Amino acid sequence: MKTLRGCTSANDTRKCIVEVATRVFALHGFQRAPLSLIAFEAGVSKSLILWYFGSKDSLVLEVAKHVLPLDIVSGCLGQEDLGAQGLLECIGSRYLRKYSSSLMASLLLQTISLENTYTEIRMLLDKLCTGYVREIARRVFGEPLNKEKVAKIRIFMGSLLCYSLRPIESIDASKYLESLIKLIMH
Amino acid sequence: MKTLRGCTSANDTRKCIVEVATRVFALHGFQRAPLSLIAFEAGVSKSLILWYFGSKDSLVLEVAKHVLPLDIVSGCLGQEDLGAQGLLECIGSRYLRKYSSSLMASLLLQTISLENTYTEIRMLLDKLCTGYVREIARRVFGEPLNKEKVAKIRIFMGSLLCYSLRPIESIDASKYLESLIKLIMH
Amino acid sequence: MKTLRGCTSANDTRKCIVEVATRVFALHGFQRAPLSLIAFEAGVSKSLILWYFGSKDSLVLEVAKHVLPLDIVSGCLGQEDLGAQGLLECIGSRYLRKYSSSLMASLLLQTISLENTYTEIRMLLDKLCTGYVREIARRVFGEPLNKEKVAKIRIFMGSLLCYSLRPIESIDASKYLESLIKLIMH
Amino acid sequence: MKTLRGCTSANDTRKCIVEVATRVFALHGFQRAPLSLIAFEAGVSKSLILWYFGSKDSLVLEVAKHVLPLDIVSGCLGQEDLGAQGLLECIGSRYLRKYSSSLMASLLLQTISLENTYTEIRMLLDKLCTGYVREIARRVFGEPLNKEKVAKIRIFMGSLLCYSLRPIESIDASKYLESLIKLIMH
DNA sequence: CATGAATGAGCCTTCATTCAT
DNA sequence: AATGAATGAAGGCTCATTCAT
Repeated sequence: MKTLRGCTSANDTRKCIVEVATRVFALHGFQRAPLSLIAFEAGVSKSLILWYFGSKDSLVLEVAKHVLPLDIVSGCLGQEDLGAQGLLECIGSRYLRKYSSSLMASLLLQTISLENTYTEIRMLLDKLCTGYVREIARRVFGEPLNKEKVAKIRIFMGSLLCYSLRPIESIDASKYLESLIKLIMH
Repeated sequence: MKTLRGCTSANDTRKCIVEVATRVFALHGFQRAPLSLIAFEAGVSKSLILWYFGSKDSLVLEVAKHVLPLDIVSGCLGQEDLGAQGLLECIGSRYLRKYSSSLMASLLLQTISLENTYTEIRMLLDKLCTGYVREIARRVFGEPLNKEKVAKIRIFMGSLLCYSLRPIESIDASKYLESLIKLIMH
Repeated sequence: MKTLRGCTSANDTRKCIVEVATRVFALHGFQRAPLSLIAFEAGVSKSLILWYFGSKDSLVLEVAKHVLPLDIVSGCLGQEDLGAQGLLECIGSRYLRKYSSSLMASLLLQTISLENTYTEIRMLLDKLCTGYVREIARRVFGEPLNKEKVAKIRIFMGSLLCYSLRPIESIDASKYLESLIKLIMH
Repeated sequence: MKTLRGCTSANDTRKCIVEVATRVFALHGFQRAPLSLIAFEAGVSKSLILWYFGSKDSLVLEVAKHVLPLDIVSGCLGQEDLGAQGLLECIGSRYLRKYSSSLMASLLLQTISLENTYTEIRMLLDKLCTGYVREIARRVFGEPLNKEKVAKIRIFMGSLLCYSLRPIESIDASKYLESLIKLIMH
């Protein structure tokens, strides 16, 4: 195998391409980033990327799926020993860490924009904004679920998104999260 | 002047183009929407669009600037007789109305994504997220300004964004806004 | 009439356009120079240029015709009191003066290139290189005309062209002309 | 590889494209000749041309460089056994042969016109008109170099150019060259 | 005379994709 | 698994030209 540039996982070409593509997509946008640039950055040929992924769309989709915070949310929900506040802390801290670089934040935004283009993205977002949000609400505020409880979790998620997109210089992530949770939990 | 299709302001070609472009960009994305499609939808020639705007980029920029909620925020800030809660209600209700259609919401998202491409968009977002947010915080919570107050307004804005992107079926906009303001004002 | 910029003959729009066009064509080339640029430089509208000349091609032709040295040659030939050397001096000095600016020299080159595009240019060049050259040869070397005499005049003309295109820094035009005439007249 | 039409070097796509482009440029002019025409004439796709050359400008430049007579001059200067007259005969005969077709002559003219557009062309012309001309002058007339010697070589080159552009029907190239050299060497 | 609005043809270029090796 | 060669579709943009006023 050729030496691949700028890859952490240097021994798996496929993973390496995804890794490089993520970076390039973040910098240039899914549409604007040509396969040739990704190929160049990864030190492979365009053809190889297509050999692995079949089409640019598939690559975009693969990257996009990794970008969404579904893994974080499902991961924290899986920790059944977490209390109400613990769950929010778990999600919040991992969320803010994942999108702490402006590259990842930009990519998140772009991925959400893709929901009109890729059905799969829309379904994932549905799962996140409806299914998971309701599950979090249940875990945090207890049964029975009502509108206000759901709204609060949405506010929680929205505030995380908004901070990731434009971190407030004078307030670091953990302080912000602390204020946010206090507000939500009242 | 030719009969222009699908235009409210049928007697001003330039405005009509912006109007149609806004719709087309929302549906297909800034990048994916070709000028030819906008031209077709507006019933004019591609050349005419370029004659008015010089380049596709300029048209994108013009549309993008109209999409951001700066007009709303500055408009409400201008109403000096509004109290703390009144100000938030003003901004919130207009915001949720502006982006009540999924088209406008999608466009807002895409516009934010453009901040790495167009300096002017970045500056407007800076103005919104720094300047205006601080001014709102001052008006709502009074001097002296501190981090927590700013954070709360950011939470307010982020929650509006998040709801616009994915309205909660069971909760209508006004109820959501009410809950949100209660939370913020505590 | 609008104030026309950069025109010597400010009171004749048509002449002014030709004047400005000559300059713009010299700088950018006949093909590359758009009518809009000429219009801008002349301070008139594109439409007006077309109103006067009918088409860009006609304007190009009009400028091109003025650029060729036919006027010089026929002018000097018209001075019947000139001797052999006097005739060459007349032609040579006016020629080198006309194309002393690199703009005019560049334009001359481009005009010659046009002979495959515009029949009229080809005919003018034919007239210059065949008719006039033979007439000069007759006046300079006397009857009967032979190949060598014609060749010498062609050498004379070619040398003038070549110097105009790339003046020799260390040799000024009059010195060059002097050497040239000495060579030709033997 | 596809069968390439109208190519001498049929087994080298890149060379074939240059060859066809040279012909097409000569007929239509660098500007007027669209890539699509060259592609059609060469029996390849436009895209392939761009794949090889990157841009039309690069192709133009590549063709233009081959058109200038630098190869001839440097080739003859390299033959150190040539005497004064032999050197001029070498350059003159090759020169007149290279541009014996009106296509090549036209292309030469156009290439010179490009010196305002492409720096590289200007540099090559500088090398030809200054460096090489002085070297020829030294070889032909011996040290020390003076203005008159340089001027004579310039006259020599200019006369070659002028004859190439418009061969004299009644005088064939070798006769013309003979007269020219006699004149120069006096 | 003079202009702005509007158009259409054409061109360079980008880019995803295919194919042979 | 990997690549270079080759293609075609599509898009943005330039620019001469036309038309109504």
